Amino acid sequence: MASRTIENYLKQLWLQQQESRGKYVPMGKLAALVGVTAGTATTMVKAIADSGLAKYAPRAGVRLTRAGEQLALHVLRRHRLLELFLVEILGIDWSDAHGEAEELEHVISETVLARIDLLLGHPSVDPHGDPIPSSSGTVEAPELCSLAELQAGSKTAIVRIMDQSAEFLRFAQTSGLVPKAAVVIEHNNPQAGAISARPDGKPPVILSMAAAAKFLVRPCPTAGKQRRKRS
Amino acid sequence: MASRTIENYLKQLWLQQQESRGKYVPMGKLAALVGVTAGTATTMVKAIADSGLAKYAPRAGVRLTRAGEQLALHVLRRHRLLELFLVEILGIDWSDAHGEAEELEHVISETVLARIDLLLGHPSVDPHGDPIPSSSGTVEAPELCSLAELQAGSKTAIVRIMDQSAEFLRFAQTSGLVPKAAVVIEHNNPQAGAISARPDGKPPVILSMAAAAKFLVRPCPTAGKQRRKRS
DNA sequence: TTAATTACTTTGAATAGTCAAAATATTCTA
DNA sequence: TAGAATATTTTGACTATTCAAAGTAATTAA
Ligand SMILES: [Mn+2]
Ligand SMILES: [Mn+2]
Ligand SMILES: [Mn+2]
Ligand SMILES: [Mn+2]
Repeated sequence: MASRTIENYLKQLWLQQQESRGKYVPMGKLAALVGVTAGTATTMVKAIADSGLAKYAPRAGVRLTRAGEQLALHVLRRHRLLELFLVEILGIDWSDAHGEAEELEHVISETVLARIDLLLGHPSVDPHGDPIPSSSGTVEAPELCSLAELQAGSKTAIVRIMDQSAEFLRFAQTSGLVPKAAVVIEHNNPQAGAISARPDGKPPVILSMAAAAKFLVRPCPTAGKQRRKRS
Repeated sequence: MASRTIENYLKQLWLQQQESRGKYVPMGKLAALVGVTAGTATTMVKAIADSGLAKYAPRAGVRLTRAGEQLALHVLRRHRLLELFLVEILGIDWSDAHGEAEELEHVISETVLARIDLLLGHPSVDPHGDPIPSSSGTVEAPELCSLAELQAGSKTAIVRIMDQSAEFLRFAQTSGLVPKAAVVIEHNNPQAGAISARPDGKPPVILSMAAAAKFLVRPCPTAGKQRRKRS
């Protein structure tokens, strides 16, 4: 069994690899994600690599092996099921769920997890729209575009939010920009570097391109190749 | 914040003090309860004493201070609320709940705990009939007698089970000797060292005095002073 | 009351994680 | 291409927790 420390390293590694399309993750990046110094990350990564969960290339970075990926996905599954459980069953605030799940993900037994999964009806996405890995360790990653890519007049629906910070999520919630919400793009002038989006039944919200890029939507305008851009 | 290790020491200490009516708990006993060697317990207890949570008397034992007691009760509250939650909401087996709660009790936040408490309707006892300490750190310990003390022909109801081991609890469950179950004592001959108890709607169960003593009941026969005996 | 048994404490060593600061390597810039 | 700036790795040290084994005190038995 991997320690909770190692589980955290693996999970962050997996998430980061998604962002960087499988490239080696540099130590500095991993250290920042886990919240330790770079020296600590180097030490831990060498230990993780020794146990066969990752490949470590000095001065280049780390990458998960298949085994590491599987373990990371199990942790991520626990994390996301717990988030949904906390929100749906316990009524915990959307913006607090992530932090709570960060701890719980390491102590939930398989039995309890199975019960939670059942209680929630084998859900496929968490409260932020993030896909929940299957118990066999697979995730589907649908190609989505973001609010920033839509033209004025488009109508779409929020599917996923790419920022887990409590502050951002609180802002998203009060604005009405939550998963499943329908929105209309009112303005999107690339020159302005900001857009205006109006969630159904709510006043319009002004978003910088950086902020808009955090909201992934569907359907996407078929205008050209649909590309996803993450900050 | 006390570490999970220290929380475990404090909780076991509190439980043991209940058994021994407030006496100093000897190192060997504590070590066995926590599952470490006596030397380790000595070291930890000295650290705990240094932080003001217990009083350590070399070669005599340890005793919680008021502060230590309060902390222990908060851990116990988390433990017991979690047990009930696991059984009632998640449908976890009665006999597994204790082990699961043993881990969870250290990572549940106050927020989540409050939500669980609410969801369960501010319960006062856990699935084993153990009283749940209040959030302000108080427990009432009703004086109960055990099945072993009842005379043949008595009718009573199980209130609490004083053994948390999964095996014993499984036995209790299949026998029908669960909290709230009504039972009739069919035989109790002190000379035999065993009794026969029949739970309502179930076949009679033969119990040694030691086993019978683990089932606390109410009402108690007013015959003489009602005394509780724990193994 | 001496000797044996038992309980407890001390000591020395190990493991997992961590940081700060020093040493290196890489990459960028002029 | 020689610094300068940046990123990474190494080193030495520290905390928390644990065990095994050796030493010490207390209790029990004879
Ligand atoms: Mn975590
Ligand atoms: Mn999420
Ligand atoms: Mn515990
Ligand atoms: Mn209990």
